[in-house]
Order: sequence, then C-alpha cells, then structure tokens
Amino acid sequence: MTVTIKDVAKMAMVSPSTVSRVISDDPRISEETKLKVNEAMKELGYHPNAIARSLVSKSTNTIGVIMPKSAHLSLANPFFPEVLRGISASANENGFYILLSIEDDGIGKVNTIDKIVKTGMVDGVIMLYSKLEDETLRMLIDKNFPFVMVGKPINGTKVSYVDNDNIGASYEATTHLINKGRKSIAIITGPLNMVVSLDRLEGYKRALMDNRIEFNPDLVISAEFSKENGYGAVENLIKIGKLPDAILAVDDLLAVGAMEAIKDAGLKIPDDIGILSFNNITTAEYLSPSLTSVDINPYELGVEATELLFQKLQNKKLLPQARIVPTKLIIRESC
Amino acid sequence: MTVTIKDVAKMAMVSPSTVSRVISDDPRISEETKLKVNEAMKELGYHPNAIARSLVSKSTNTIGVIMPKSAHLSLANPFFPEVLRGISASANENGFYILLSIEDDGIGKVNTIDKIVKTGMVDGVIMLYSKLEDETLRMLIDKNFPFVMVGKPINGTKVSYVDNDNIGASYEATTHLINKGRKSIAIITGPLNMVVSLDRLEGYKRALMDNRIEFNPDLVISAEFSKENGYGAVENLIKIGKLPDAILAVDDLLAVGAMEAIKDAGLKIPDDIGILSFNNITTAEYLSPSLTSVDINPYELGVEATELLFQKLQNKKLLPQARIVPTKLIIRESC
DNA sequence: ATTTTTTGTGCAAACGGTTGCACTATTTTC
DNA sequence: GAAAATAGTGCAACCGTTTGCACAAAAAAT
Repeated sequence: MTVTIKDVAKMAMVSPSTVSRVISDDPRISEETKLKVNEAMKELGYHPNAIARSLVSKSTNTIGVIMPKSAHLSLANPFFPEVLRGISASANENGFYILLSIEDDGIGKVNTIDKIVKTGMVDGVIMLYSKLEDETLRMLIDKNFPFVMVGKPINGTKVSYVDNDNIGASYEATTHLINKGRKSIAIITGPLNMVVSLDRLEGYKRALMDNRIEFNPDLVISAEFSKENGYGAVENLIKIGKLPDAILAVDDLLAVGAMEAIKDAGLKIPDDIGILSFNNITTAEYLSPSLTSVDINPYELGVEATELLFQKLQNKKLLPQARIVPTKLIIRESC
Repeated sequence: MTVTIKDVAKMAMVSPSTVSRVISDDPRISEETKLKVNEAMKELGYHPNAIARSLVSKSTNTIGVIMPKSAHLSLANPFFPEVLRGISASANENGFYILLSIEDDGIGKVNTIDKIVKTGMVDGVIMLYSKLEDETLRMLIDKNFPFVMVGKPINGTKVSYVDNDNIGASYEATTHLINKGRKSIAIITGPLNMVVSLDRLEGYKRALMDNRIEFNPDLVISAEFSKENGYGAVENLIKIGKLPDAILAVDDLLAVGAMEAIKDAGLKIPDDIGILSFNNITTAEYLSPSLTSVDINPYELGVEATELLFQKLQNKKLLPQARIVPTKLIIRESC
C-alpha cells in the first residue's frame, strides 16, 4: 500500500541505504545515482515515514506545548493564542512540530505532560503554565528533560523561563504617573501568590522609592482579575476615604471596573483620577476615555521560549536561564 | 539508558511478547505473570515507547489540527481558541493527541498538512480553514485520508464538515427584528465569497419571504469584517437616503462601527434603528446600548468535529456528512 | 606495475515494540 | 486411559528507517 524506501530502492536499482543517503543528502553519493533515486522518489510519490525515522534517530522533531484550560486569561485577551503563534512560527522555521495539550485544571486528571514525555513523543516541552504541580516539574528536572516555562516560576525553582519585563514595565508605568504630577497612587494588584502580581507591585514600589514618595500599604489592594473586583476596589478606597489621584491596575479588566466605579462616584477620568493598567486588551482603545495601558508581547514570548528550548535541545547541559521580553507603554487618554 | 520492554522481560523472567501482552491486556496471560510483569514495570519505571508502537500499529493516536494564521477572527474573538478547547477535550477523552499547525497564509509557503499527512504523523486531520487550497484538499480526498472541516466548504465540495447553523440563526435573528415591528431591514454582510456571508444572507432572505416582506437589494451591503466598514456602510445608507429601521450585521465588529455611525448621525438605538449582529463578542454586552447578538458555540464545534473525525477513523468508508451546531440569540438592548 | 588512497555502494544490525504461529503442559471429553 | 481441546508462553518476523562497517572499483601515489 504505502510506498517505502525499499520500493524506491528497487525502482532506482540501488540499495535502501543508498536511498536513505540521498534523502539525508550524504555527500558520498554520486550525482548520477542521486538523480536516479530522486526520479524514482518522485515517480512513486515517496515520502519518508516520520515514525520510522524517529524510532532510529530517537527524536521526533516535535515539541510539546502545555496550556492551562483556565479561562480568564485565554478568553479575556488573546494572550495564549498569541504565545502559541509565536511558538508555532519559530518551531516551523526550524522544522519542528507542535504537540498541543490543554491541561484540565482539575486535580487527579491524567497528566498529559507526563505521558508525552515518558513515551517519547516529544523532544522538549514549553509550559504556558505556572501553577504546575511540583511532581511533574520534579520529573522533568530529574530526567533532565529539556523544557521552558512561559512566565516566571512561582517558587523560585531554578528553571529556564521567559517572561514579560513586569518589574520594568511597572516601574515605567508608575514613573509615568508620577511625571504627570500624580502624588498619591494606588495599585490594584492580582492575587499575591501570582508572580506577575508581585513583580508589578515590586516595580511600583521601586518607582515610588526612586521618586521619594513614601509607600503606603493602604493604597495596595489585591484582588482576582475581574471587572467586579476593580469596581469593588475603588468603592472600598472611597469608603475608607483614601481616594488617590491615580490608580495603577495590574490588569485591564480591573481597570475597566475601576473606571466604572469612578464614574459612578461622579468623578472624572483623568482629571480627578488617572488610571493606567497592564496588558492592553483590544477594548482598551475603545473605552472612554481610552485606557493607557502597558502593551505586552505574547507573540515574542512564544518566539523566545521556543528559541531557548532549541538551545537546550542542542545542549542538554545548558544551565537554567531567563529571557525577559520588553513591554511598551501605550499612552492614551486615561491619565 | 532508557528502559525497554526487554529489560522488563528480563526482570520478570518472561519473554518480551508476554510483556507486550500484559500491556495490551491480553486475556490469555495468567494473573500470576501479569502480576510479575506489572511489578517489574513499576520497579523499572517502564513506559512503552509511543514511536515504536506507532511504527507497527500504523497509527499514532494523534490528530492534526490546522489553523489559519489570519488574524481577524482569531484575535477579535476567541473563536479558534474555543474550537481548539473543544477538540482538545474530545481528543483527550479518547486518548488522542493534537498536532497543531498554524498555517502561514502566504502562498508558496510550506504546507504542513501535506507533510504531516504524507509522513504519517497523524491519523486524521481537522481543518479550521476554509480558504484551503484545492491542491491539498484533492490530496486528502484522493488518499481517502480522514479529515473534517470546521466551517462549510467553499465550493460545495463533498467533504465532511461541522458548522454553525448560520442560515437558521440568521432566519431567527431576522424574524426577531420583524416581530419587533421592523419593516425595513438592511443587512451588512461579509465578503460574498465567504460561505458564512452567503448563509447568513440566505437566512435573512428566507425570513423576509416567509413574512411577505419584499427583498430589496439596495439594503444589502457587503464588506470585510471591520469596525470601519460597519461605519462606512451606515454612512452610505444615509447618503443614498435608504435608511432602514433595523440593521442585521453578520459580524459584531461591523455592528460596532454601524452603531457609531448611527450615533454620529444623531439617531437613537434602538428607537430609530435597531441593530442585531452575530458572534456575540465579549464587548457586545458592554456597549451602550448593549448589543443583541447571535451567540455561537465554537467549543461545541470543536467537539463535534472531533467526534465526526473519530467516526471516520473507525470507518474509512463513511460518506461525507455535515453536523450543524445550533446557535442562540442573546437579546439585549440594541433592538 | 604495485601499493595506497579515494569514491561510491551494499550488507546487516539496530531502534522498541507487536503478533501469527508453534509448542508444551494441563485440562476436558469420551 | 488415549485423544482432543484449552491455556499460557516463547520464537521470530516484521514495521520503515538509519548507519557502522566491509568491500569493490577507480584514481592516485610510488
């Protein structure tokens, strides 16, 4: 049925080895036989079987990409799809394929990383996943299996990762607010067990410090990313009478909620309160006032992750390293 | 280095065949040896090599998923990610993996479908892709290779596909407008070489006909999906003095633009003009007035596509068939 | 005119599994 | 108690490639 290397060999009247060598462009093959073989291949419509090749070469030219199923990021903004595009572009360029797995968050679920790694389906893994169970992480490290994480790992484990320059971006954003004359800047940050929240808080603190503004813990609100929580955060600031003249929200959704609350309180943006947030969702530009936001580059994140992984594939002994992708402050009307 | 079936065999003091049979749960193996073998497998941390298995079984338990890189749908709304989630969930349930390829739209680019199919990396293919070059399509059909398309194919080719019930949805939407007392309904449709545009136009026509409203070609505007085009379409209607009392936009983006144009013209929504559109992007609910829109179910589309593909894998002779996924009209303030 | 080197190709053993068939030991049947 | 059926396991071929090594023929060196 399927045409194999032997069929080609027969037709070209050479041995299978020779055909194989033609395929891999072995310099020892004469031009003459190359021609014959190539002709036979074309004639028969031959394509080398990837599985058989993998079996002997012990590499599949495939990288596993593990995505969380968790909704808020993947739906509210095209973060994951964009990372994926970056990975895909970079992988394609290097002749690699992508085995995608969307992990079920539920505990006790079958772990696909485990399977694809242990059964040898992939050469390396990229994880868009920070809440990774330690067990899997341990396994990867113990096996010295090449992998890269997108997003700084949670517990300081020494692994390779790529991430946005969250600290730098937050520093820049905060400085921008300060330069606009804002004195009292609140920050609505995400859950404090998320590295992204901590990093953005850190950048905020550093900027305050560098500008000799005292850090005020009352102006730090931590909440899950959602419009409602953004709204609630502002309500709360109003209630305790600590209304700032600017708000830094670590996620656009929080900002959207905050903006509503501010308007509902009869205050003006940016006149009374300036607002600035992160991620630059598409809606940001359509809000009124349009929202100043830090644009991140998920595509580039994907590219960098893949390149880093390829380095590891070539040199298994490469030490864990980080790649930080710059961000860009998009200035609009909200501050 | 890696532990193979032979190592297990040695440790359990049986032949490799026996180990293989234990793995595939062959009933002829005695409980006793099963125990021995399982113990040895655990002891050695053995996992059967997927590649080797594939080589002999001639199946990889992997399906290829081909996504277009083209931006407008994948970015403006989470359509593709959602389809992907559906595919992933369904595939996982059946112990299948996903080989994802994001195709570069550019002509002359290497065609990944071709490669993964011809080199035997996947058992079947799902294409989220309607602008498929005929060449690839032909190849798949000629090889009788199992595949399913998401979205009705463009040229009536007899292939298996899943799609939203676009005609039905449009019929329902138009009827809704009519029931609200609208007499003169314009439709802003997408490019007329896209099946989705045609189908939604078709549903619109049928609803008019069933309600004895004459179809007026002047009220049909075709434009690429974008805010700007939605704006322009309304501007144009105004200019030619054919302002309707309702607009059916086949995409939310068009509706958003249309709404702006209507407001800019000093008209009121829904009082002067009602508006209704398709796809129900997240923003729809936040607009003012909030936008009545047809919610589609991309997740289900993915699930159905995968199930259909599995049917084909089991029965290669299955005739091409379609699966139509119902939609849901979400009524809000805009009409 | 030998010997040595180079060039081009083939042989056969892997890679890590699966499976049809044969075979022995045990059980069932008559 | 011998023949037939059944149960449990192993042998060896195969899946479609790659690759180390051997080898013959041709070219180069002596």
